[in-house]
Amino acid sequence: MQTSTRDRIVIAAARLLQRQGYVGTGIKQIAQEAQATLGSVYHFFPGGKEAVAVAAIKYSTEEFATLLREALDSDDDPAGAVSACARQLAEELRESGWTDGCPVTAAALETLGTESEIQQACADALRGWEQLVRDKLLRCGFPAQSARELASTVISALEGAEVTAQVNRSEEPLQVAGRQLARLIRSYDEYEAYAPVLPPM
Amino acid sequence: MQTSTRDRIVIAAARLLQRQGYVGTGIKQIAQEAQATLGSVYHFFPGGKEAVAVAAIKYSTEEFATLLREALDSDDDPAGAVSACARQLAEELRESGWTDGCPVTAAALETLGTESEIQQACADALRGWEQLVRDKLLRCGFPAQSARELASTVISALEGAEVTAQVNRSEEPLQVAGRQLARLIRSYDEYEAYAPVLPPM
DNA sequence: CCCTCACTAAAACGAGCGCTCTATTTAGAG
DNA sequence: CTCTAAATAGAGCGCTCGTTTTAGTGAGGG
Repeated sequence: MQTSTRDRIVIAAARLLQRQGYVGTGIKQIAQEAQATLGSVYHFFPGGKEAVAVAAIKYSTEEFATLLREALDSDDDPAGAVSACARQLAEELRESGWTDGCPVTAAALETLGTESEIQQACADALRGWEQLVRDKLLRCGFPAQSARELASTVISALEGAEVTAQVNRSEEPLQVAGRQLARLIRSYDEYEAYAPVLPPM
Repeated sequence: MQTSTRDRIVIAAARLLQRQGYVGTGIKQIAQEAQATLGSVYHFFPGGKEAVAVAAIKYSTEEFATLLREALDSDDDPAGAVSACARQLAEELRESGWTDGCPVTAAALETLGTESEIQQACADALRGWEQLVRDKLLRCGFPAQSARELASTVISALEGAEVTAQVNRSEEPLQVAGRQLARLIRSYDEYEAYAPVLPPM
C-alpha cells in the first residue's frame, strides 16, 4: 500500500472539509472517499468525527503553509512576494473549479458557537500563516509593529478575496487584492530602504 | 401580532444562517426560533429550506447594506469612512459574542459546489456592498478604475478580517484592517485633491 | 501451532433531517 | 350566519446522520 489508511483518511477528510465544511461532510463519505471502511475510521480516530476533522485541519494548515512559504520565497521584494501569493491562490482556485478555497474558513465559521478543538485548530492555522508573512516582512527590514499590522491585513485580505473569488467564479478579486496589498506595502518608508527603485505600478 | 409570521421566519432564519450556516440550520429550528410551526413555514415558502434561505439572505444583505451605508456616510473622508466601517463591524461582532459575522459567508462557502439560488444571492450581496464603497469613492473624486479596485479590496479585506476576528475572539484584526485600508486609500493621489491635509496616522 | 492484536468489515441503533399529509382554526366577504 | 380561503398545527414518511457493536482477517512472536 502506497499511503497508509490513516493518511488516506486524513487527506480525504481535508479535501471534503475544504469543499463542504464540517457539518456538510459525513463520516461515511470520508471513509468512502478514502477507500477505507467506517470501522477503520473509528479505529484510527476513536474521538469520532471531530477528531478526524482536527487532524485534517492540521494537515491542511501545513499544506497551505508550504504553499505560502514558497510563494513568499519566490520574490525578494515583499510587495512582489505578496502579489505572488495572491497569484498562486488564484491559479489553484481556478484549476479546482473554484471549490478548493481556504481549508479552514468554512469549518471555522460553522463551529464558532461551540468550544470544539476545531476552533482552536483554525485559530492556530491563521496565526501560523500570519507569522510567515510577518517573518518575511521582518527579514526585509520592516519594524515589528508595521510588520505585524501588515501581516494581519495581508492574511485577512487574501482570505476575504479568496471567498469573493470563489463566489464570483473569477480570479479578479484575488488579483486586485494582490495588487492593492503590494501598493500598501510599498507605501511604507522602510520599503524604500530595502528596494530604492519602485517597480512600475 | 406585531410582526407577521412570514417576517419572523425570515428574520429567525437570517440569524441562524449567519451563525450556523445553511447545512447546520434545520427547518424545524427556524420554525421554533420564529415561534411558528412547521406548517406555517411550508405555507409561506413552498420552495422549502432553500427558499427560506434565499429570502433570509436577501434580508440580511439589505440589513448589512444599511449598516455599511451609515458608516460610509458618517465621514466625508473616504479613508475615515472605511475605518468607521471596520469599527462598526468590530463593535457589533463583540456585542454578539463573536457569533454574528458576515451574514452570507458561511452559507456561500457551503453551497459552492451546487448551483442553488443561494449562491447567486450571496454573489449579489457582495457585489452590492462593493458598489456602496465604490460609489463613495467616486463621490470623493476617485477615478473609476481606482475606485473599483479599492472597493473590491475593501470588501474582501473586511470580510476576511471579520472571519479572523471571530476565530480569535478579538476586535484587533478588524481594527488593524481598517487602519491599513485607510492608509491604502490615502496613498492615492486623487485623495490629496479631495482632502489636502492628511490626517495624522 | 496458536495466540495475540492491529486492522478491516458490515450490520444495526437511536436521533434527527427535509418534507408531505391531513386536520383544525382563524378571518373576512356575501 | 355561512362559505371560503388563508393560516396554523403536528403526526408521520423515508432517509441519512454519527456512533456502537460484533465478527472476521491476517501477520508476527512464543
